[in-house]
Amino acid sequence: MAQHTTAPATAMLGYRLKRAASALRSRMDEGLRPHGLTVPQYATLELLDAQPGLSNAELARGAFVTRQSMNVVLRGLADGGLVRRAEVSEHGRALPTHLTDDGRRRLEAARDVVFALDRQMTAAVPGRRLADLLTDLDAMAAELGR
Amino acid sequence: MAQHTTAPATAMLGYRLKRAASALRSRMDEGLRPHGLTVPQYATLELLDAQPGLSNAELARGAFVTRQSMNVVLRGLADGGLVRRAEVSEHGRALPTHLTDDGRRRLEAARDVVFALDRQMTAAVPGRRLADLLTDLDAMAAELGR
DNA sequence: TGGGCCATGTCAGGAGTTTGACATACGACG
DNA sequence: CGTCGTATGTCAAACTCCTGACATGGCCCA
Repeated sequence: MAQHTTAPATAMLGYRLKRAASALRSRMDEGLRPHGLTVPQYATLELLDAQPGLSNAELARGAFVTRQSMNVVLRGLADGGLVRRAEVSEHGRALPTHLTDDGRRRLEAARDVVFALDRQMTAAVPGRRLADLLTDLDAMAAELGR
Repeated sequence: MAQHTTAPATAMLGYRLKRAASALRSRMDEGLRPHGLTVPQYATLELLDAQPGLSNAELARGAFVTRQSMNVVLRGLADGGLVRRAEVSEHGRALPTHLTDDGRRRLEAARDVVFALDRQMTAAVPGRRLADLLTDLDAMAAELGR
């Protein structure tokens, strides 16, 4: 046997990462429900606000879901009149998507909830360590690849 | 309008957290598939190994899913002969669950893959900052509640 | 003793997400 | 010019997970 008992899985970085992410996800679900938005839908609106004209595949990568899932998300947003997809492709098969005025309004309302959560979460870490924390999270993601 | 443009949502802590967690999840899915385990199933085995006799509800909290989802997970593990649930309750309605020998063997095999991922991810952050990183992740989770 | 309260296990239904597959469109290269 | 490789959009099917709801069992306290 090993001379020292192995650290329990709940002590490992992956578990702690998952716990924090899970807590945030729960709170976002709660906060976004009154706005009629799911987390992927909100993420999509946010991405389109920052980079109008993104394609389905690009949005999927940005929201960390598959192209198929994003296709469903976009269909829902388009049915609700929050986004508008081009019918014809300008380049390749990619169909650029844009926010509608309704979409922008809905995003701004939902943003208050989400940003408040992010501020609350950010406040839990000492300010002097925030930059390092962001750096390390990015390094972890990069190390594990896309 | 605001005098300065607001930071894009992709620059916020929540997004970086999600990206890291999503990357880890993808890699765990890939690594566990050959072992015939899903991430929640693996997490459940790991929890039961550390704390034999946990109930369905306790496992659900530990694996960050609902009781209903954990119920399905346990059913799958029990059908595969990896865990064994008590038929009668010792205290309240809670039904203690234990690993079988097969379950322990399967866990140990899968553990190699998961631990390797955790080590790889951990190696991406400077050793002197690891303790702070864990502290901050825990503080974020605690601040957002359960 | 009895009622209010909370936790647990479970059923039913639906929503979201993924894997697998296929057709189309562009670019690089021989 | 033709072909391979890559990227995109979409369909189909299965799986996973969640919300909502209900019944049961223990605990606290009047």
